[in-house]
Amino acid sequence: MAEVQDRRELILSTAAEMVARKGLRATTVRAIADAVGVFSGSLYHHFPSKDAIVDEVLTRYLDAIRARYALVLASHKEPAECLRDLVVSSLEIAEEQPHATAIYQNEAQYLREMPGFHGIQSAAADIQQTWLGVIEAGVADGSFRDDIPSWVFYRLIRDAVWLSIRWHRPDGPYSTRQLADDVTALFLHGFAAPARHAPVSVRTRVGLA
Amino acid sequence: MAEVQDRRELILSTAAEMVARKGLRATTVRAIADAVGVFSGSLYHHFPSKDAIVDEVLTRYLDAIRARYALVLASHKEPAECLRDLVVSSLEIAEEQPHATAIYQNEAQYLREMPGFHGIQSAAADIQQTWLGVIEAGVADGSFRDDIPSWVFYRLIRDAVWLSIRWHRPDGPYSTRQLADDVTALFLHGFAAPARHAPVSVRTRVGLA
DNA sequence: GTCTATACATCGATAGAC
DNA sequence: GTCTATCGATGTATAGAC
Repeated sequence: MAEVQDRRELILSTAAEMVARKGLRATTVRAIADAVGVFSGSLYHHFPSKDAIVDEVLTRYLDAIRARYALVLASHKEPAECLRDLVVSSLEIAEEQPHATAIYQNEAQYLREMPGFHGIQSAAADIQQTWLGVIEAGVADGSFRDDIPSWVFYRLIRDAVWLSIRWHRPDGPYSTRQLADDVTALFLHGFAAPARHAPVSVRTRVGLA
Repeated sequence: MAEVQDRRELILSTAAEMVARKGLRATTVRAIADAVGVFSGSLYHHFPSKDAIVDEVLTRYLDAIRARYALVLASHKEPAECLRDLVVSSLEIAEEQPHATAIYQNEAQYLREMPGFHGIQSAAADIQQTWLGVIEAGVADGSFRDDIPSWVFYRLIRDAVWLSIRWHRPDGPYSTRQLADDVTALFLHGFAAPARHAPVSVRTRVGLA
């Protein structure tokens, strides 16, 4: 029984890795089966179709995001703190599930056209609403500026955060925590050097390549 | 003779639109031919392969970017001005060539694995170096902060700018010029509201509102 | 320069033996 | 639960008539 589940999980993780690396349509069921170590027909004992495999990978992924975002909102911190926590949570999930993150970011347009991925749409709406709620709360209480539309800020920070999966290596010298700090600092305070009359604390950094 | 070129151009633009919308592997040569109004075999009189069509679309696209970036560098403005000009130039190119922009952003991983797209790699390196040169000049002269790595800032603003192709509609009420202004303001000065008297740390905990 | 016709490979998915 | 064998559809690309 445990072995059955293991085989199922192995199919899921193997498919996720290959689809993330080569793309959904470029990954064949035969290639997945070969990597798992079975014949292609055997996959259909565990899943009804190729799309069903990817659907389960993404559904689990989006559920994990929603669960962690719910914890952020439950903390009831002020908007700037919540925003930082959303960045941290997102980057941690991207580190834990890099393949699912890459698939979701790369195949978004393909998923929209495919039937059977409707459960994904509502999850995506929830996730967007979490970000927008925090951002708009900050605009409302005066901690965020109101001359840049909230939805524009959301889309800019969203792409910057999630697409970091394309270049960031969590196991390298530039840690996920460091990236989260820099993203938060950048999007809240900007890249322009602070004015000289204001005292600035320069934090020490780890060595970088 | 002019008609020949027109037919070739029609194939290029039609293929670009379809590949941008449905993805490279999801777009078949038969579908491109149908949209153009010819039979699939006829495409091979103008191009040696399907990949060659996409390669020409992307090569022209990257050449256009390099040409416009060269003008920005030639102005010899200060780093902050140059950075803004790079943002404006990039968004204008994305508006002029939305299909090529989408293809380049969406199919990057696929292009890396395919042979015959080597000319694209060097162009990409040039473009990256243009951004990094401007950013590092700003760090060197003190106008940009030095506690966030230049390459991190580059990748964050790059993704935010180019991936706006996924959501921004240049013909809508939120213009390309407006987006360029907001992106520049956000990445230089941040989304936090300007402090009224004394700068406040983000980490300052305040009671529930 | 376009069309007709088709070669040839590979795709997702299925049926039935074991 | 896996394998063997294969179906039917679809993919890129080609050959030769017009």
